Amino acid sequence: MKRTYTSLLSLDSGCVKLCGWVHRLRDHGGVIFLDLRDKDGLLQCIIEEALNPELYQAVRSLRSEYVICVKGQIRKRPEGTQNPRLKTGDLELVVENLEVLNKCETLPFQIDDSSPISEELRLKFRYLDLRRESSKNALIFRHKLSQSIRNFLINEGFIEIETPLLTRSTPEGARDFVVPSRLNPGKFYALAQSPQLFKQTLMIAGFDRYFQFARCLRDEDLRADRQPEFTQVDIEMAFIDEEDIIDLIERMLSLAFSELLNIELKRPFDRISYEDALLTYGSDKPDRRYGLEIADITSILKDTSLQVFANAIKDGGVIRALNVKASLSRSQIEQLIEFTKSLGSSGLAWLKVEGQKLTSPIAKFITKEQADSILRTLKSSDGDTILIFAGPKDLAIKVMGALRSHLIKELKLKAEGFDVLWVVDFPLLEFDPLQNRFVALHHPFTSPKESDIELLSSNLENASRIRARAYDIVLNGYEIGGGSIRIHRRELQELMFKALGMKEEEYLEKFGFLLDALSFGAPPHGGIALGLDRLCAIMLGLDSIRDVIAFPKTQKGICPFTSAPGDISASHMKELYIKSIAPSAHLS
RNA sequence: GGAGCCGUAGUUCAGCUCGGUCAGAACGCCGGCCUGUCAAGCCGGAGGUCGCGGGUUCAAGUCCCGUCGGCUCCGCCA
Repeated sequence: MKRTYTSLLSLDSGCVKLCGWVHRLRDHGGVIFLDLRDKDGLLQCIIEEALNPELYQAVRSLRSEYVICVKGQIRKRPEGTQNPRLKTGDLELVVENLEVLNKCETLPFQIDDSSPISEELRLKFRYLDLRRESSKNALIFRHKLSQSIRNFLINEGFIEIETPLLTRSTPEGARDFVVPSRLNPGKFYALAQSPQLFKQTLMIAGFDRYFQFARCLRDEDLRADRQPEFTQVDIEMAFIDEEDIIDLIERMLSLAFSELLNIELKRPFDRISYEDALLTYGSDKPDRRYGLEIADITSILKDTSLQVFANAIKDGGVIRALNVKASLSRSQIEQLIEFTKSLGSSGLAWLKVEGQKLTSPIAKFITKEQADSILRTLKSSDGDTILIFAGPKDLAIKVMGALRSHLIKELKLKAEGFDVLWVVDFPLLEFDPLQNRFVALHHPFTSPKESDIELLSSNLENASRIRARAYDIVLNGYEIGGGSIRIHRRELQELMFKALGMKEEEYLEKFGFLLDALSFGAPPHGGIALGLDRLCAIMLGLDSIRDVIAFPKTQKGICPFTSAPGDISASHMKELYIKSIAPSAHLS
């Protein structure tokens, strides 16, 4: 007899065979209820002593998570004993035959969602953890999300192509994981940080529309939303511009939200410039659901009599304000001021709105007109507390942004739903004082806006004003994707490398293959990469991408299941022409 | 590299602030009873090097120092 699944049963299933795990046993003496769990769900099986004493004894000796195969008749449960919480709650299986396929040791934790289990233990026994509804469902959701995206892209005419994981290390970007080459002593591969150059090459090869669910590897410190290996939905198109990519992704995500969550995202998605994002939210990946917008009130206070503000303006700085939309106590305000001081601020001014009046140590320095203007700009009402920073612009962004996130946490503000937006108009380059040179904000293959190219070719005096043809997509305060229109002409790419401080010799050595490819009829092209792990976690309302990865690593990069990374033998190392200089290196 | 929180039966936690009935609860596990439960119920039992090391003290789960591990964050990283 062919086995079936709990999800396929009905009143007229008749005699069936089911395989699975003993989820729970309820022994009433004379009758035992056994909940059988398979990949789809639970089914109550019943065994009566009076009907089959031998079978009854066999079932009595079963334990949690034994692997069994049962045969018997499906029947309707007696009136009043149905369980509406089970999909099979109207049915039960009268067991006629039991086969024990495997036993199970006493479990390190129970296979249910009734009590929390430490993540450390869950990951060590991941195969048990994944038997639990919530853990299993996260992976099933991820599968459905991947399928939705894959189907959409295939329908749009995209070709799925795999690219190498073993590639070469390139400057810029994250730290590489490195693999010694046995066949090339002393040489190393780098594991791909992303398929960036390969997908551009595919455009040059004429593939027009490419996608891939690409594994990416980066040797950087971990976070709740960062693992050393993760998955990108990698997309590239030729003969397109920003609007094509943006439209494609908006349709793709709308479909996924609709199919999986039954939520209709409002299209087109909002767009905000990088500069506005930094001003209004102090972040290039804002979560707008909390409000708490930052406002620039420099111009309102340009004639202020308050020395601190006047000095800030005189030194070319700004004055920015945040309406907390709550009445904070003096000690709360003091704590916030201390917090901002730890970020390099010299302090904060504050105003409280009480009965259409401002109460504050600085209130007497603010004219009626200034006060009205500030209250209007910050949409303030009675009981609000307004925090004000005056100082250099960069510090203002940092302090107000950190203050905003801090307040969201401290005031335990709750946000629901999904806030999706594009961040656009990124600068192409950013000056790095440590290296004393410009670095690419996105990556070195991002095209500058046509009108700004001349700023790149001149003496780089105004290089930080060059805007990039780049776009990020942000969901609930997480960057879930980013992309750009690429440089497709060799001359421009060389110009870019030079702007990044590379000598011709150097970029030819490291990127000669790309420059050559660009010189053989490279079409204009661009693309995007979406972080599948993040997208999936946010859609499920989970705090960590570890919950949507089957076998994630801990914060120290250790796999609790296999204990990787581990030692390798001396002979193994010799074969690879490498030596360890780690103090704890342990040769076996 | 830095900051914070956490580590006590198999599990989830209480006990730590004020050192001395502080080895405790619930669930799980083992045994028994029980014919309609479904997180079954009732009775009984086993189970802990309080992460590890050092110090203070007559006495440390509790105080101090160090260390290891997990998590969150900064730096780092699309």
